[in-house]
Amino acid sequence: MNVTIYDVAREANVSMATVSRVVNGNPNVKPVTRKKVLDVINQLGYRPNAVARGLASKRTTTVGVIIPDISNVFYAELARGIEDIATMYKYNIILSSSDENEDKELQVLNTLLGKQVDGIIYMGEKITDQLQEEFDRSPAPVVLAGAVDLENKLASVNIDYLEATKSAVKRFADNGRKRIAFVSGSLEEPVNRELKLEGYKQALKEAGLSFDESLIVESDYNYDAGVKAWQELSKLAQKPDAVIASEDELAIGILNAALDEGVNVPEELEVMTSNNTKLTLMSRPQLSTIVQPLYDIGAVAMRLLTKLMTNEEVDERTVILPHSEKLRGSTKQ
Amino acid sequence: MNVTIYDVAREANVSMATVSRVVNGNPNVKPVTRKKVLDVINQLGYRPNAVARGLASKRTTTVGVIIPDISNVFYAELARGIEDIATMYKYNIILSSSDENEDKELQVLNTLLGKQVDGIIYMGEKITDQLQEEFDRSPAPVVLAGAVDLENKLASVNIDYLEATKSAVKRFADNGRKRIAFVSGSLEEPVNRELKLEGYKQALKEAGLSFDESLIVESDYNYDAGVKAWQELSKLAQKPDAVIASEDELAIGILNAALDEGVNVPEELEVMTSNNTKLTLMSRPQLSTIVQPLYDIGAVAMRLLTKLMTNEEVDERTVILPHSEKLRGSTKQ
DNA sequence: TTGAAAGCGCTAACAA
DNA sequence: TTGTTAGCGCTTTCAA
Repeated sequence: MNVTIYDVAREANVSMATVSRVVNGNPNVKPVTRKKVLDVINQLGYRPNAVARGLASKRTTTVGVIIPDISNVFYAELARGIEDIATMYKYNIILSSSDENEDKELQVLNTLLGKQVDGIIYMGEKITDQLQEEFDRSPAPVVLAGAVDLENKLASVNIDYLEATKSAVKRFADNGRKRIAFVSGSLEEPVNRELKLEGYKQALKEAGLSFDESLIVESDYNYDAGVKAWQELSKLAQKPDAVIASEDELAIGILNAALDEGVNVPEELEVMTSNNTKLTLMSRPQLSTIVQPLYDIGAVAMRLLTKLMTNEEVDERTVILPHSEKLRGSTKQ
Repeated sequence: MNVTIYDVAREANVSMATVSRVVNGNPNVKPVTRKKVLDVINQLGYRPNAVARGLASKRTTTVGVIIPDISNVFYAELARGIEDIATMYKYNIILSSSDENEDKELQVLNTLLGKQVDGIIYMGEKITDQLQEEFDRSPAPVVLAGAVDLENKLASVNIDYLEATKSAVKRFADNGRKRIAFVSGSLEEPVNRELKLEGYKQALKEAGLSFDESLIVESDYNYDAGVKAWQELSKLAQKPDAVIASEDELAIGILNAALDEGVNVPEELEVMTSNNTKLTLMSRPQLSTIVQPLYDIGAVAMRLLTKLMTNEEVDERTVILPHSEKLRGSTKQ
């Protein structure tokens, strides 16, 4: 049998309540008593049972993190920021993969709430109506990290995806590019359709370039999808002379596929990506990119969540972090 | 107030025990009763409280995962295997970063045990004596994933690192390479010193090549460390004509640094890495590599842990998965 | 500054 | 097949 608070109390000749106070750093304990209790705790090797504590106090100091794919570096870097700040505030993280699958997301959310997490961090692009409903009735506060809620009902931390994309595309236009391709994830996802694609369109318009549907590719967030995307683009009668990709693995797939075809980068083709994960340094040429402060997005999201969980005053539930651009070999400076 | 099992019982005119039976799929319930209870559950939106359940049953269906760095693709791919199998067996995962820091590892382990996890998966290379002690007295079973315990006290899943390294180095020798460099993480870590380096030495010996200390570089598991490692190696009077690196980011750093110096790969320099993460496809040329079944290592480790947690018979606590080699552009075939 | 005691929501004998 | 009841280990009033 494990040693419990009761064992400590008996051994130290105090009540459970006093032991509890000592363990929880309650100041209302005489120093002598505290020392006595602490000694017994060490001697017995007592370790508080967080489950019992959770049941009694209704706080588990655990937050649920819903992540589409942990092996995607974008999400992994967000997760690092989340984890660090969680640790700083003494929370633990239950990490659950959603695989971008709606049913699994709902199910995962339910399990998390059943485990009485104090809060939820959601990464992932699409928030279905049903998910939104569940979030609404969730007893635990929810924060989106690196994701947007166009209806602004949920707390979230991200960057201005429209402006970021627009500015990247504008740069291409300023460099004299005429056939700028846009490769993103599913356009059913609001962030892609309403923000990134919209930014792309606005930039084209302002540069006096016409919109060409065939330069828009709905792809997926992995390397192979990038290779396929390029194969599709290079079949065009008028090939693109620039590509903006919404994710780094995808971008490297595009870049490498083009290089393997003998395309000269950045002379004939400029490539820009969107996340500035460490992958952008690993390609040759290295990838120019929109800079999202990934670690910070995760960290700020978690910090925001801690405030929500402890009912602290929060002045802004939608945090837009600054973005920038980093130019490397895949674009002309 | 949340709806509890008691509310359901009252509303359905049965006892708590019956509700509990229905929720837990206990067959000893009359179908009519079951339906009645299920209806009330739906109607009230009852969701079992896993914390209370954990306290009463002494099982939390949660496992702790200690990971050095979630943003390292090697660990992330292991984690995916772990998570998938955990989900399959209805376990959740508390993910905790250790940052390869001994104190943090101990502290994280303690927190995890306080949360009454049913089991622990540990990734990370070095198991200090103190950590080993804690594992020994842990009430929850422990499995190492992608890590070795040379003393064979802990359950673990990995590959034969000695043979894998030996065979890769032998290949270099067979290709006529004479100056084969070995770049790994800290040689204080048993897996590097006793297995990988040992395999390297054995291969050299069998090939009749002499061991040269200056070709051994203790590095770190990231891109910049790889760049530095190459800078060191290229300063040698007699430069290496092949490199075996123990981690993929590291390998890409080496590869790119060499390429940037104008070294011809694979003609002048062959590079081989060890993990076959998806990163190996992203470099140009693509990296030849030892193939570790990363996802499987994670998956098998988790599966093994489920057995340990439910006291199932386990015939082999040390699982050595098969490895192979994948040759790509960074080596001559 | 301390203690007594009533839960927290559930499981698991045990009895019926 | 169902119900009763005693915990699980802790927090949290409330009273002293």
